[in-house]
Amino acid sequence: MTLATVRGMKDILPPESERWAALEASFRSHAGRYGFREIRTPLLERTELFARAVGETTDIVEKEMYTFTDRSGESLTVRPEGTASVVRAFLDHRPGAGEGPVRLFYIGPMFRHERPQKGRMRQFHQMGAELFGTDAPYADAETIAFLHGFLVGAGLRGISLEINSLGDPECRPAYHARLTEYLAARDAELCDDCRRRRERNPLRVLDCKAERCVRATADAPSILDFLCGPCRDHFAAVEGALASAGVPFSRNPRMVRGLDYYRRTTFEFVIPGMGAQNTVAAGGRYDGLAQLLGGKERVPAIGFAIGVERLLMLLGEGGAASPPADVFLVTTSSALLPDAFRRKMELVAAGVRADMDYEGRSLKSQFRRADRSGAKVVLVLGEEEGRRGAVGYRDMANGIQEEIPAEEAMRRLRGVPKEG
RNA sequence: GUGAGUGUAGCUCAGUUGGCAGAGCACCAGACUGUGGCUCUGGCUGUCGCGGGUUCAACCCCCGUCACUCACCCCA
Repeated sequence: MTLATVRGMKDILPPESERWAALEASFRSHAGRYGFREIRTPLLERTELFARAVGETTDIVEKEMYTFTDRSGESLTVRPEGTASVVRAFLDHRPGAGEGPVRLFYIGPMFRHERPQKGRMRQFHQMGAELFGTDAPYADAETIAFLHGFLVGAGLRGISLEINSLGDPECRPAYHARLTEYLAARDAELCDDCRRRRERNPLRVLDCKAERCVRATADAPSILDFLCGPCRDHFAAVEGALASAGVPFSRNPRMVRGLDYYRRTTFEFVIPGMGAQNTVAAGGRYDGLAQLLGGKERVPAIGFAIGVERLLMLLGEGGAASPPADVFLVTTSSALLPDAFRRKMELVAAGVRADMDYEGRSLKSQFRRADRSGAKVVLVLGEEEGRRGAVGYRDMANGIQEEIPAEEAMRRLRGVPKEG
């Protein structure tokens, strides 16, 4: 192979590209029902945006970003996630200012320099949504219900929704301190990785799959016991609203998210038994992010992102075969190719999916191609018929071929139901 | 970043103790006249990932390298 895609990047070919398009169309439709409108932000942002939003000490920022210095000496980064850009754009433009909550969704590629494996690419794609301007628990529930409805509608089965609250700056420090203390006392029982991350990110220890860590942290303090009054009320209200929205969920007080900006509600849709990449979609509330990025006032917000590759992987193959042609034109001699070409152009212009062979192959070969194209009708342009101003009109399903005036055939074909 | 596995025709893959690179599918052409599917006959296609080494001889053994896949880490 002389040239290939860059590592971790993939071409998306038909018919797979058609499955992508169908999924995106479905997402747009669901989003529209909930009042979310599309936003398209640049793939490139100042490095500082992601460093501040995602968190300086996260793996994403520390070692996974595609960062480079452009010709003017500025450090730019190809986006590793969507929320930071959307928040930045929201603060820049204030769409819908003064009109209540703002709902935005996006679809597009993200880039992280990781080792590729199943369900994880360097260029991967997310469909996400962000709801700005309210910290009402109903906003959390609505956002999650939207996501749930979309996933179920897409045909995903066996998903489970896990939710948690990470508290806020009022109550999280106390829990953090308590957990750190708890883990310090059990240092010897933890795996090597966890001993390392105990100091830096103690929450992550709770998420460790190593058996010894699961055992060691079995009775670890739960964040939910440390929530302050407002956070506790919020979480309870979210649970209530989810229940009334008919969205099943379970609490997972050990759930950890990979980005620093989350607070209060976090959630994940997971598929049991999918291995390490079992999270299909995830999100949470990020009430402090706008201010962290320099916004003047507090903008409460909640959002999620769906991993498109993972979702498609879970949905499996099938569906979306390439659409068959409506009609295939054949000629008995290459002298008739100009006539056939003219008619094909005329049919396509009229919205008919018409195809033909340009290579002057044998009639038999043209029919073989017609058959493979899936065409329902073959139009035979023959010398004999031509002398009578007629064409052969063959129904490929039953093999019945009749000779009819050329214009009559064209009229019939134009009557074929159009797409869209 | 760490570890393991795999790279052979357009695709899926065989290839024995080292001895002239194969199959199926696909594709092309035929099987009395100008007609598809089924069947039959014939035909085309290779940098055996790349670079070294061992050998009379390497797809096969050795070293290196790249790519892909899977797992770890982390994440959607």
